[in-house]
This record gives sequence, C-alpha cells and structure tokens, in this order.
Amino acid sequence: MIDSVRQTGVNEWEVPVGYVPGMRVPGKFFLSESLGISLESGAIEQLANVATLPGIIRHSLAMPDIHWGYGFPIGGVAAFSLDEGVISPGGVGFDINCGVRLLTTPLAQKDISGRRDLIEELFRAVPTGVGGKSTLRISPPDLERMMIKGASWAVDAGYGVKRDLIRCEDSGYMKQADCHAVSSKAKQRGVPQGGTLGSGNHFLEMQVVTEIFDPEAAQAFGLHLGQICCMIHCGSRGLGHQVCTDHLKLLESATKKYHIVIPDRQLACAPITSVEGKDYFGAMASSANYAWANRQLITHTVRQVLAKMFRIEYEDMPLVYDVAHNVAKIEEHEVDGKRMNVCVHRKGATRAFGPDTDELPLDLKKIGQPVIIPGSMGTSSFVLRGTKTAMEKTFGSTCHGAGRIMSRTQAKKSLSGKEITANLLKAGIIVRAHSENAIADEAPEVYKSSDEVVNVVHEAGISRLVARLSPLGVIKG
DNA sequence: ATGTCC
Repeated sequence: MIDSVRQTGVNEWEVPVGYVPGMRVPGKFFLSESLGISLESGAIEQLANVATLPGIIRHSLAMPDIHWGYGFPIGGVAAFSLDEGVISPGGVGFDINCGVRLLTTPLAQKDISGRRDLIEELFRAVPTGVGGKSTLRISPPDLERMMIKGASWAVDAGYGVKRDLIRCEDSGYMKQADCHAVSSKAKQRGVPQGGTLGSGNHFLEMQVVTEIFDPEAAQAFGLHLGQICCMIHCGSRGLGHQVCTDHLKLLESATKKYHIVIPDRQLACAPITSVEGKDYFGAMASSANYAWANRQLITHTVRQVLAKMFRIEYEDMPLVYDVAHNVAKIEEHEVDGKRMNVCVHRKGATRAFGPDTDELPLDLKKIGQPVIIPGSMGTSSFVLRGTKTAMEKTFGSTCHGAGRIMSRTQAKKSLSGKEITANLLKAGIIVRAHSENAIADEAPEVYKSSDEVVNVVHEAGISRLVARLSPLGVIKG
C-alpha cells in the first residue's frame, strides 16, 4: 500500500491530513490487499485533493472501484455543508446520472438460450453508439418535460407503468431541475437522443440469476434463481456532457471570483449558495432527470420487444430498481449526532441507503435499498442492499462497478474484438455491437474483477450481497 | 462518458 496510508478497519484505509497541503479532513477508502496492486497513486492524490475543498464533511471517500478521473477520482464520494460547502462538476462527472436499472421477466434460461434473434431484435430496437439517434419522436417541449419530470414524464406519456417510479432512486426525478441553466446547445443535443443507449461502457444485457446470497432480500426485490432479467446501463448522453462542459467553464471563473484555492484546476467549484453554484446544480438536476427518462424509454422498448417475441405481458416485467452513480444530491444525514442536510457528490459511486430510510418504498423499508452493480462485458453483475453501516460511514454510498485498469487506447492496441467475441460466444454469451473496436476496449480484462470489488464492500459492511446475475446476451454501442 | 477538436 502507498506510504503513510494506514489501515483502520476491514478493507478500510485512511489517508492522513497533510498527505497533500491544505487538507481539511482525512481521506478514507475501501480496498482489499489484492485490489491494492492495481491502485494508482494519482487516484489517492485526487482523493486527498478533494479533502482541501471548503465545507467538506468528515472524510473525502472512495470506493474499491477507485481510479483516476477528472479532478475527483472515479469511485469518489464527498459530502459538503450547505452553508460553507461547494458544488463541483468534477465530483459528478461528464456523464451526469450515468446509472443502471434492472428489469425482471417471467422467462427462464431455456426460453432465451442461444436466441441470437432476440439480441438482434434488441439491437435493432434500441439505438446505440456515439451520436445514436432516437427512433421515438421527442419534440423540444417533450425535452423540457423530460428535464423537469424525469422518468415520470415518460410514464405519463405511456412509456411505462406507475409502479416503475417508486422503484427509481428519488422516484426518477430531482425537484431542483432548472432548464434555464441548460444551454440551447445542450438541449439541441438532447432532443434526438431520447431513448438511446450511447457507447463506451454503456450496455443493455440479458442476464440470468445464478446465485442467491440473501433469500429474504432477493424475495423482497422480486428475484429468484434461474430468472431472466434485463440490465440497462446508460446516462444523459450528449445533453449531460454539454451541461458539464458549459458549467465547468463558468465555474472556473467562479472559483477565482469567490477566492477558492484549489490544488488542481479540474476541481473547479463554487459555493452551493452562489448563483453559479445554483445554476450548475439546476442544470445538473435537469440532466439527471433526462437520464432517468432515457432509461425509462429504453425500458419501454425492451418490454415491447420481449412481450411480442415471447407472448408475455408488458406488466409482468417489473423493475427491481434504478440507481444513479454520477450525481450530486441534497440529502439528510447524521453529522456529529445531528441530522442535517448536506450536498453529497457521488462520482462512480452508488447510493446505498439502509433499512428504515424515509426515501424507501414501504415494502423495502425493512430490507434496505436495492443496489445494482453492473459487471464488465462477460462477467457477473450483482444486486446488493444498502446498510446502516453505509449510513454511518459513507453517507449511504457504495461502489458502482468493476473499475477500469487498462486505458481504451492500450486495450485497442493489445486486444482483438473478433477474438473476444468468439471467446464470449464459447462461454454462451452473444455480443452485438456496431464495430469490433467497441468490443476491444470493453473486454473483461480491461476491468478489475467485479467479484472482488463487491466482496470488498460486502465485507466492509457498506452494502450486502443479495444476488449474482450472469450475462447471456449483450448489446453495446 | 462525448457529434472522442469549434
């Protein structure tokens, strides 16, 4: 492990104040010894840099999928006081409300095994790739509604059922959306992309439940062994990216205007109470809502395809849950024995609220929030549940996925997409993408093992394993 | 992640 970092608990490490100049609080991260081998010192420096920001509460945190990112590390969590704290686009990421949802079906593995026609049909129905255009007709007024009402716009417009909304984090929308803070350029990019998947690590995957770790929680989440599910991983597309780009520029000036000293330009930020901070928050919330509506639109398309192909009912494909893993939110947490509202940044980290949290629907209150963790291509995904320990240690947060260990350029140089596709097919996994290139840089070997990452958070107690899902067919950008 | 450089 890195010098001066010391172990403080099971899979729990502390970066002391003084690791970089100006730290206001220590850093804390969750990692096993074996994952420590691929830990980048630059990511720990970023974790420490975040601890210098005004108003940060308790710790700058990182999850076991930590890696080097823009300003903040990916896998980072940081909570700020509403009076003295700042908001930073680097703490949210470029893909605002990148997230993942899990849909169940009444199908069993034998129903879809080897069904290349299903994967082809999904690939045809759900637009993918960089600049992928929607087949739905989203008008500019629809876009405004998407940004204000999120998933509930989609449900009201007929793209889903009411129950979907109570199975989304924040019911699928943030009330602080402010469309006026979203540039016309961002809106222009958003209109044609409603209901599209995107590229990179985004995917739509047919999976089968292959292991149940926690029968009581699995039952409450509507999951059973051998069941076919569909996982959807995507975000706010060009709209969120443009919002991030626009506001980074504005916040770079605001950082100077408010005399905030930052150790890295990429930590551009503004007081949460400032006009610049509020504008970014409003634009970010609008993008988050767009992403929730986007995942809802894709869900609708998937349900239509499955209903038609397998003669099953649209209503028989309920949502387990939908989580955001790139977002900043105002949440109530206990700080020094007092309940208070704080601004929690999660960048490549998932909310994991424990049992008895107000936000949870009644039937999940005893169990805790479902946490959906996507695996990399060809590897397992997981469902976990939030815990009281997460509420105490991580502002109710856990990991978000496997975490990249090889750069995209390196992967394209050393791996062949064709070979990877053939190997996956041998393992019974059908992959469909626009190009071989899109497959090479998403190969299983460019990511940390998702098994190891979820084991770290399980053992540390900041979420608990519920079920394992194995891939059968995947569509990629 | 991203109309992978306005």
